[in-house]
Amino acid sequence: MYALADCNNFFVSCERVFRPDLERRPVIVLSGNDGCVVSRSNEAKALGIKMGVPLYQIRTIVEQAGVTCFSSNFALYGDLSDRVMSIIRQHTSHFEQYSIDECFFHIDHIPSDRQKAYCEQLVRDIRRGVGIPVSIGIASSKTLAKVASKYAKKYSGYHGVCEIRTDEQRVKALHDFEIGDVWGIGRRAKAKLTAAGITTALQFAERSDAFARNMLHKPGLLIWQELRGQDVIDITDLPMKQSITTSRTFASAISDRTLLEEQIADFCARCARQLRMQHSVCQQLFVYAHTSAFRADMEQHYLSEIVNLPVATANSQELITYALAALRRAYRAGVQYKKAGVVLMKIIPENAVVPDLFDTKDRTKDNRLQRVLDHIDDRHGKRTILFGSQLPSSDSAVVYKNDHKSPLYTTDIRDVITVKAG
DNA sequence: TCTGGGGTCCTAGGACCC
DNA sequence: TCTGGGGTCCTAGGACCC
Repeated sequence: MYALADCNNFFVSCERVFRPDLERRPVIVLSGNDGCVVSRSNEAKALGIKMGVPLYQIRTIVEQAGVTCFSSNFALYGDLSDRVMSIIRQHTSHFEQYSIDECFFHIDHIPSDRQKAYCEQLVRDIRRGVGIPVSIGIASSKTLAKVASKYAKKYSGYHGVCEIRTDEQRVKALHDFEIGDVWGIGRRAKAKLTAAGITTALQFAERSDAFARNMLHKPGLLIWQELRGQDVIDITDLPMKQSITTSRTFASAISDRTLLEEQIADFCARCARQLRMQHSVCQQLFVYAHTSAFRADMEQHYLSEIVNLPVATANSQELITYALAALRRAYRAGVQYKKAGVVLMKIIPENAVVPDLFDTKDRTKDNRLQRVLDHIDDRHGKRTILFGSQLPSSDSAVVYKNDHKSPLYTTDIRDVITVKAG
């Protein structure tokens, strides 16, 4: 049996840990630049605030109902996520983290008639120990465990844990489950299935395997099997990321080349740091920037450059040099760039680098310097030391908007001191 | 006026090989 | 006019997830 633990309204719950006065009140967390809604409390959902909606479209509701807004604070969410996950990890032999707020784990070492009570205790432990409310679903496949966790979340009578153990329970659960809410069924697949007369998970599960495959190809067949109780979806997370991205939308568009260069250099350094943390190097670098896709009145422009690196590297300085050269080749003066990003691709383990016989760089020396820089950041906090090219010029404070950001309660002592002083 | 960020997997089609 | 068969690898785009 699989158990799936899912944190309820995770980002909002993180904010509430340090703001207990916001329990039972409408709260939302916003995306970058305070643009869209990315997490909602139950009270905010009840007000009709939809996932992903831009803030400016719900201003009236927010003001009239007194909804509390937060800018996203990923340092806080990541830290609380680690705490939740480490508690669960202690209770299982097999553990797979699926996202910042979800994980699958095995509970086979517990007798089946005690598994539900065991998970209920786990829910209470996490609530008391970290302060985050969690729902757990138990079933024989990951997809059914996801279904069960949604019931656990929806009905308080389950005390946070719902199990799909018998076929009778499975049929009942799927009968009341909308097809579009099934894990892996997105907008397109839902529309296709609805057109074929399928609106519930049970209707889909009771069609033939050929039907599932014809409609939705291989992923559809896997979902079909999982809904019938077979464990066929493997999510064993790759030890190494295959691509690493840093991208941002700017609060207002940038056309100044220097300003754009600062951003690209900074994205590059962030990506490279992640690359080094997983002990890998990349062979390809992708840089892009484009105008706002929402501005139908403006001419669209999309700048993109791929750089194939002569020798695979994770060195920030080297990657920044290539990225900025690429940007300068593709940059067009006068264009209003609203979003930009850097992607590192063709990632391989750092011990698999093929050296270049005619290499002119002293890589041993470069890497030694890089390690010193990383060490300084490890010891004194992220972004203690930066490259000059990342250094923001005086007017770049306006590039991003984060008016409602909570303090870094758990990860930065300076922030906590600020809170106390405040 | 204001619209997020970071990933993975699958498939079809083209290039290329013998 | 008529022009094989079978395979792999790579890539772009689509779809989906949180």
